[in-house]
Amino acid sequence: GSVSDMLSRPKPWSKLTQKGREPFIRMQLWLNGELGQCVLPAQGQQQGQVLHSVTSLQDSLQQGCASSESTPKTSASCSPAPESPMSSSESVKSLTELVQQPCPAIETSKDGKSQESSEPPASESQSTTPLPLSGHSALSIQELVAMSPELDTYGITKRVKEVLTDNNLVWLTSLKSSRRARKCAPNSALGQRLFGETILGLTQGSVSDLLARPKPWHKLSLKGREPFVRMQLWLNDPNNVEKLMDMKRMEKKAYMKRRHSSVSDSQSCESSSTGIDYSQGASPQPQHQLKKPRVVLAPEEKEALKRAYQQKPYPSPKTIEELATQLNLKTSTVINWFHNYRSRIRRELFIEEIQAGSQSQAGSSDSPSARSSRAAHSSEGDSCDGVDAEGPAEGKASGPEADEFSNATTKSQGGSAESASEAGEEAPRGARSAEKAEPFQAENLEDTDDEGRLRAPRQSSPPASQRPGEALETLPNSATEGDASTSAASTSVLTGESSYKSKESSEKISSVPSTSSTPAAGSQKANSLQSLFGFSEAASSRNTRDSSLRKKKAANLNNIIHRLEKAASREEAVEWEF
DNA sequence: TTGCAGTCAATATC
DNA sequence: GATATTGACTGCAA
Repeated sequence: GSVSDMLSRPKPWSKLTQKGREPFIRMQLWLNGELGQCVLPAQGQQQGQVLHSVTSLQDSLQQGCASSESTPKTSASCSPAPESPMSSSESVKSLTELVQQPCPAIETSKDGKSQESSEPPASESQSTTPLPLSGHSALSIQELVAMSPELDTYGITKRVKEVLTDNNLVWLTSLKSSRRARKCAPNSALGQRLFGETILGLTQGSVSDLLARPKPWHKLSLKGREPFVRMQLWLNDPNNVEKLMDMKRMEKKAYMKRRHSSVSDSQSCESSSTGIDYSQGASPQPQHQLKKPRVVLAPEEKEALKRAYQQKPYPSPKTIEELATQLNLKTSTVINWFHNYRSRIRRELFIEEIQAGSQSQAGSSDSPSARSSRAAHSSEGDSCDGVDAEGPAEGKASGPEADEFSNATTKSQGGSAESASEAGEEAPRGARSAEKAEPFQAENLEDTDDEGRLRAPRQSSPPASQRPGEALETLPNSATEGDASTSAASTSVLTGESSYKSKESSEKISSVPSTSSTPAAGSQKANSLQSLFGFSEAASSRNTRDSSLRKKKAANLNNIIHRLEKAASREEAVEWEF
């Protein structure tokens, strides 16, 4: 509805709000990106407005860049704004450069409002200052994000981690196993907290999550892209590490000062100007009492919830009630748990896809993010059946729902390799890791064909003591679910396709750019061969995460089924026959 | 109302 | 002490 309205009755740029301008910038970028390096569109009124909007922003960007003190003027994007309107391709080029070249930092407060700041926070008192800045015209991060070209989120996080580790700034997961590495970076660790608070305006936990599980660009909302744009800008900053070090020094200094003052002036210390009070604790405050204690679910509770999730990823309120009662939890806790679990499973799957993609694409210049993005692009236009003008037949789609729908649809149609990969991956590895018997098991999935089949080779031995799933057994299980899942999951499982064959083939297929035909057929073939003959090696190397991956995939299948059911209830039945 | 994305912040783990 | 995990929350959209 909004699109129709926008296309038929576009407002002039000047009358658009910040938010209202975003779609036009996106359209312009899309036009430029999708239709190739087209020249300036015909001077139609609407296009002219759009172009004008882009060039206006471009101008402001360049002016801001040109006035930046801290940025070397080496980038073409930092040249003065052109007198004449740029071509659209130039616009995009400059936008790309803006993010990829050293650029002025952006100040944004935590609530998202852009701020003007003339200097990096000189005050040592604030530990949560969002971003260091140099003086330049105000440009909101939202604008920059909206105009940003596609970024390789996985690559960005990888590079951030590299930069931090190279400079002993942070001790990362990859180094966890090495105690020596840990010792190598004593006291110098700035870490995720400082990086997050200083550069991204996020807390440590969020940074950890982002770095460990970056979503592909095309699956991020505008807000979700912000941290990646910030990271990219930070990476482009030649003084990034120094600035962070400075921040750390200042923080340390401030901490020492606070500590000193609290020691010498222990009674009167109210921490009025120091922000976080590290010496707190002796003075009980009413706020502390108001704080709700954090709920920590017991392992058996989690397992019960997982089992319930396996059966119904979207439980009804009644089911939630039952679960909550049975587990002696609050209803909201159960609801939250399901929300979080669904969300995190999706993210895990993104990562799996990306990593599988980068493994199978080793040596390729194509970034995982770019690949998945292409996949999305090709399928976003109702091409989930594999009919794509660009060539690659893909089962992927943009967004979790689209992804799942797409997969399920293609499965139901006996379609792409991606669909086979989803289910096909389960069988052989499920058998391999049967001894690891996950708590959620087929015992409660007997009425769920896909799960039952997927886990058929496994020996389920869940604790018999507590079986909250039993309550769920009485829940109405839709026939559609079973039918759909049978069709969906069994396709590749029953044909006995190698998981890696299907998975990697699908990756390969989805990742082959239509223009670079050279390695396509060959690498596909090689991939298939590799998956056929190199399976055991690959399997053993990935054995450790089989269990969780299997769980996630299976859960995802249920997720798909649920969505299909919902969709089926809205659409004509014939559309959803399997 | 429901589901999701993004995030915080408490807690667990290393 | 740094990082990872995770329950809870907010805001948005359908």
